[in-house]
Amino acid sequence: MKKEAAAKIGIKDIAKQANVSIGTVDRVLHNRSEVSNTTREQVLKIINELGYTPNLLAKSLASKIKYTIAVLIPDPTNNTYWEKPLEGIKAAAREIKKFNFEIQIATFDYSNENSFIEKANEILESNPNGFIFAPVFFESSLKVIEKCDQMELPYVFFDVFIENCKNLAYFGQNSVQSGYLAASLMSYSIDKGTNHIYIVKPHNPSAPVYHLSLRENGFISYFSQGTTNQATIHTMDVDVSSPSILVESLDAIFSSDQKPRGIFVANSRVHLVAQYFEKNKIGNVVLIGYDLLHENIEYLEKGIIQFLICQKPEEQGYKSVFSLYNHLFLKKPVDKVNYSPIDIIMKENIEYYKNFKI
Amino acid sequence: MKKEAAAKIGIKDIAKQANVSIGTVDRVLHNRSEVSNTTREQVLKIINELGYTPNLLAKSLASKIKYTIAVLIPDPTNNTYWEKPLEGIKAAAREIKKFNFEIQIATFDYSNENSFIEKANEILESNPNGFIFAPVFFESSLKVIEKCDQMELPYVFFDVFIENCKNLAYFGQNSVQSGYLAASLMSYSIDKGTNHIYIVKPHNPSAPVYHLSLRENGFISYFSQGTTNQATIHTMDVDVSSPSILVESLDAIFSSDQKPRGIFVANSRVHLVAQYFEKNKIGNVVLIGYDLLHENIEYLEKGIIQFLICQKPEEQGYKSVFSLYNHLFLKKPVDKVNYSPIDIIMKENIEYYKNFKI
DNA sequence: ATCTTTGCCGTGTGCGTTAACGGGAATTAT
DNA sequence: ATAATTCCCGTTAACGCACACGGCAAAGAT
Repeated sequence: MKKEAAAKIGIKDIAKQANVSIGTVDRVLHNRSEVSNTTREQVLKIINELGYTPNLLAKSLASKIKYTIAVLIPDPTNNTYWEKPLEGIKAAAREIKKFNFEIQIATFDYSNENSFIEKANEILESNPNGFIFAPVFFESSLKVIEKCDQMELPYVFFDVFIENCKNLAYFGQNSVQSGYLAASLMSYSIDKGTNHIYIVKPHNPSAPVYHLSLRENGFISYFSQGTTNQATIHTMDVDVSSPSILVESLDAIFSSDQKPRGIFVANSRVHLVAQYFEKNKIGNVVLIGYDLLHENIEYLEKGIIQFLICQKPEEQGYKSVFSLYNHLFLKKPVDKVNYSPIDIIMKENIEYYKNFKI
Repeated sequence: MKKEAAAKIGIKDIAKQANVSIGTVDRVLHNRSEVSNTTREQVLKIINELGYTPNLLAKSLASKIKYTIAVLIPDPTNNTYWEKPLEGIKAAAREIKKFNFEIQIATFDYSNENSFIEKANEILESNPNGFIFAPVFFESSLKVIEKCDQMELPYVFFDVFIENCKNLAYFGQNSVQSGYLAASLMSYSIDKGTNHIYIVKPHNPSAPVYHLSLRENGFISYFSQGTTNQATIHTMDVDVSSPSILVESLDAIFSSDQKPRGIFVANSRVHLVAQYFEKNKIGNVVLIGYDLLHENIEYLEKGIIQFLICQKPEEQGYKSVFSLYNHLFLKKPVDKVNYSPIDIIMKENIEYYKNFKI
């Protein structure tokens, strides 16, 4: 392996060196047939010696092969959180469009496993070159994964990680650790005396709750391993399909003798609790939740929410697409597990996290 | 302005539409002369109607113009922080090399204004197409800026912002706000009683201290606007060119009757204070500082430093280069002021900030 | 009226690759 | 021995754009 030459060497340089035509060089580069073994090896040797790297511009200008990347994530209309990854995905799409990449986006209903299955099957039938999806339904996802493996279709897990798979990559956050971090923040924020802390897990019936449990586990594990705080942790599972249930549950604990000193909401619905706080003029209770929805931002700025745990979903979407670009086009190896940073957002630094810029 | 056509339209499509040759179209696209006004307008009209956008691949394949971007930042050997922006700058360089971009990196001595002046002049004489630099020396920078304006050379401020300039962009952090945020974290971490809090400003003689003061101001302003804490803030200017001075200063305050409850170090030298803590077995003092140097990471993981305020310098470097790419090559407008997020790093989330990945 | 200049414009080549096409030599079939 | 294959390999036309070159008309010069 030499250092790269002064003048960028191209396909015709190695053709000249090897005493063959550029057609032959092209054939060995794409290891097609119709080349004798001796000349093939000779050409390969020279390619190595000269350290040839293809000119990607000329490559995708001349090539007529198109790459299609399919994306399948939950419908943003039901949960605006999912708009964010889409932004990043679209931004990436704009950037690699020049290299003949096209992104096809599909969504499914988060509380309807069948919609996931149907959309996934549609996508697989369209024979894309890469597949990014959020495997929130475990069993159904396993079937999809199996098909992908059969088709040798590279797939990227988004947001949810399933172990022991041949996925090209995973982009998401370490949920357990994020709960653990939230607990640390909670511990900093409350005084050292005896406290009651509540974990709120808002969810819809028939929708997966995997994330919620992981975050809960992380939160609990922090306090269970002996901190300076003497806190009692309570867990509240709340069906948010009808709004009244949450209110009633909160009414109950606030009128009990185990009044909360802090509440950790394990997903982006923290604004519902904040709304309750505002309406009932509850102060002095530490409120920690997830994600930069505009509703949450509003309550963070008002001082009702103290901390938001975030994960730059736009960037995750962006990077997911680029992992497939790296794999398919640049033939570069990509990292299999990509945890995004666990961002801590407060009133004082929210300003610089608001807008997504790539 | 129509929507973009189904099949990507090119230069020859508009030539056909306008009943001219591609040569003529090319002339109006690069608004060269040798085109009559009537046909020029006609072609422009059709370009607009068809929503033509040039194929960037073919463009930079055919064009032989090279772009050179010059970078001038402090020498990383004296302060390893400056390795980070370089990483991002180099990553960006690799990506846009295909488009005939070359990055030339120069460094100067942070405590030697003359070295800055000399290097800057060298760069300006080499006539680059874009210039990224850290204007840490105010007066000298003004002169550089003036020359840039004369040469109509687009320049990007890095890390330090100078107002009322025609700079293309600025990438950095809001220093005042970061100090303000640090104060908020400090306030969360200490108890509500009467406390003594120290601001440590480590610096070398003859090196600029602008950042330090801004961060200090932000920190002080938080406590001065009536929080629940009754804290007394002390400021310590420390010359770190000889190591003993810091130790003596810390000895002094820890043996005084105004023992610190928290220390805010206004730059990345926080590890020096942490080292002192470790050696003297000081616990229960909240320590907040800046930047993800590996020394700081070590003490954060040990629990000696509680919070590090960070700004992803790699990303800043990366984006600085891309701002010039957008301006020079894509002719896209770029945002003039780009504050990076003020990241809060603790023991619990350091893991996911350690490695820079682009 | 002829020659030169100027203004405008079309043609052609090249950028580095891809991939279809075709052709010569060696091998096999008839 | 001739024809048909097969195996290799070279040639060439795109891909979309940049740019040098040359050419044709109208306007001006002699």
